[in-house]
Parts: sequence; structure tokens; C-alpha cells
Amino acid sequence: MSRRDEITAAARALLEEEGEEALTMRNVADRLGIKAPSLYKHVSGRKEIETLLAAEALGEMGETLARESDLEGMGDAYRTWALANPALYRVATTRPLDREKLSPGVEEAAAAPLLEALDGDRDRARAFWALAHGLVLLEMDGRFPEDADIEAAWAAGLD
Amino acid sequence: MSRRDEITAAARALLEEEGEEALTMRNVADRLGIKAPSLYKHVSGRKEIETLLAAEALGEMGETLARESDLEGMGDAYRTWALANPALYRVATTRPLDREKLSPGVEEAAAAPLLEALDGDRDRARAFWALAHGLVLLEMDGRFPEDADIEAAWAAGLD
DNA sequence: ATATCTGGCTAACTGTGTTAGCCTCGACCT
DNA sequence: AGGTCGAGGCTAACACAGTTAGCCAGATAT
Repeated sequence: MSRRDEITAAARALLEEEGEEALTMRNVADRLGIKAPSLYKHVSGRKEIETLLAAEALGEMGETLARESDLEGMGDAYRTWALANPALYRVATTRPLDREKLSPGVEEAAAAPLLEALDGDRDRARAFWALAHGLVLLEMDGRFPEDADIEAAWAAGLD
Repeated sequence: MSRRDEITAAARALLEEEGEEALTMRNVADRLGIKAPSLYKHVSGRKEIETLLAAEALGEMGETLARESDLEGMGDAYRTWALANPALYRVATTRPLDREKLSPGVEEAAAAPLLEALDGDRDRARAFWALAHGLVLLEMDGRFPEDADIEAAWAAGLD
């Protein structure tokens, strides 16, 4: 496990255990028994850590979706994963995503299962993705009351 | 125009002209020819300014939607407004939204036109909202290539 | 044995939100 | 008119964010 990987792991643990605001250079360094400036020997800055996390998250989401066969299953799986990893989900999907540094193919791999389930229809895949993304974010932000989410089924029915 | 309103206006101008990261207490204060600590005589902190902005934005979005009659029109209007006010849109829809301080009814008023267009079907209204929200955020974050967005029509067609 | 590179460190800078405490002016009450 | 007092400014300061510069020890390579 390279030092870079350790940094990524520490950052992820921080996100999961203490939430998004806890992802600071000093906190990451603390986890490794190191001082913050030393991180810059391995990583270009905070943004790169976030990119590393995004790559990891996208990979896992792709795998998760690949385990499902139909759209409804994917919807459920998407939601479940996101709600189980809210801070990581946000980091991975909410920012502009530095494609230069992301090893190529990560995005495609994450999208592939969904695209396949929709017979390669990219427009509908994007619409589905947007719907899932919107639902998850609104739910995470407490923008709905306390019912809903049967809509995921609704949407699936529509396709 | 109360000082609170001036603060809100300054904050909004800042968002529009310089983007989201420019929304700092010191920048807001500068616009008013004042020092940052003085803001706290009128507002409890940065979060409250964001709540004020959210209220304003939700009001405008509600009005915008109310001008449309069908779902497709609302989808277009939603997207247009959001892309014209990206930073404000984010502030208004992306955080947990402090309902205590929000004058009651703001949220409902914003949602009303959509709900009416869907004959009071809250689940479908939420699904539509989520779809629009997801599409807009993904587009703003550059997560799509350079086509898409005919999907808004797609989704509308589905309803 | 010597040179170099790796990966740590401390000190420091800028910018963030926020608090404490002071001062001044204008309005208001007697 | 004179005294009171609150509203709304101010400066100084703190904790914490990301980040940079520059030093130094030890492993590694020649």
C-alpha cells in the first residue's frame, strides 16, 4: 500500500466517521501520524485527494450497479450505496471532477452497467442517472418530508 | 431597504459576479463599505445569509415555474433559470436549508405550480423535481459531454 | 565513501468565520 | 434641555483552513 493509498484510505475513513467537514489536510495527516505539510510530498493538494476518492467511489458504484440486472434493482442499489456513503458520494459526484488526473475509463466503467440495461440509449441512461442523482441528493439534504422514494419505482415503471 | 436586505443583495451580487467562493463575510462587508464583524449586528452569520438567499431564490423559481403551463415548459424554465444563476441555485438547493428561519410557505409556494401541473400527485412532482435537479447539477458540474438535455423532453414525454 | 533522493519536520503566510469589547451618534423620555 | 441608552459601527484577536519555503536525517545508489 503506497503512501498515496494510505492517504486516500485515511481520507475516506475521515469522511465516513466524521463527515465532510472533517476532510482537512491536518486531520488526514494526523491519522497517519504525520504533519500536514508532509502530505504534499505525495499529493498535490486537497483537490487531488478528492479526485482519488472520487475514482474509488465511482469504481465501487460501478461494481454495485453491475450486480443488478434491471433498472429497478439499479435504482435501489444506487440509492442504498449513496445513503450508506453520503459524504463520499458527495465528494465523488458533486464537484466538477478533474478528468486529467482520473485514470481514463473510470467514468465509463461506472456508467457501463446502466448503459447496458438501457440497450445503449445514452439519453435515457443520462435521464435515469439524473433522476437517481437528484433523488439521492434531495433525500440526503432532507428536502423531502418523510415519505416518497416509491418514485424510484415510478420512474423505473416509466422506462 | 433594511440593512438585512442590503446584505442579501450584496451577497447575491457577489455570487453572480464572482462565483460561489466569493461569498465571504469580508467580501459582503466590503460591498457595503463596512467591516466584517459589523455584519453580525444584522445577521447571525454566514449560514443565515445563505438562508436569506435561498428564500429569495426559491421565490423566484416559483414565479418562473408559475409562468409556464405544461411540464415541458417548466422543465425548460427550470433549467434556464438554474443555468442563468448557477451559484445562487446551488446555495438555494444544495444545502440542508434551515426551515426554522425560512418564513413558512416559501417552499410550498415554489413547488405549487409544478404540483398543480401534475394534478396534485406529490410523488410524480417529486420525481420531476429530482430529475430536473439532477440534470441541472450534472450539467453545471460538466459531468455530461456536450449533447444531452433533449432528455428533459424525454422525461416530460414519459409523464 | 560520497552523493543524492525520499520523506519527514518547523515556521510562516494568507484567508476564513467568528467573538469580545469599545465608542459614537442620534433618538427618546422626563 | 439634559441624561439615558440602544443601534450600529470599529479594532484586535482567536482558531483553523490550505499551502509554501526551507531544513535535515536517513536510506539508497554510485
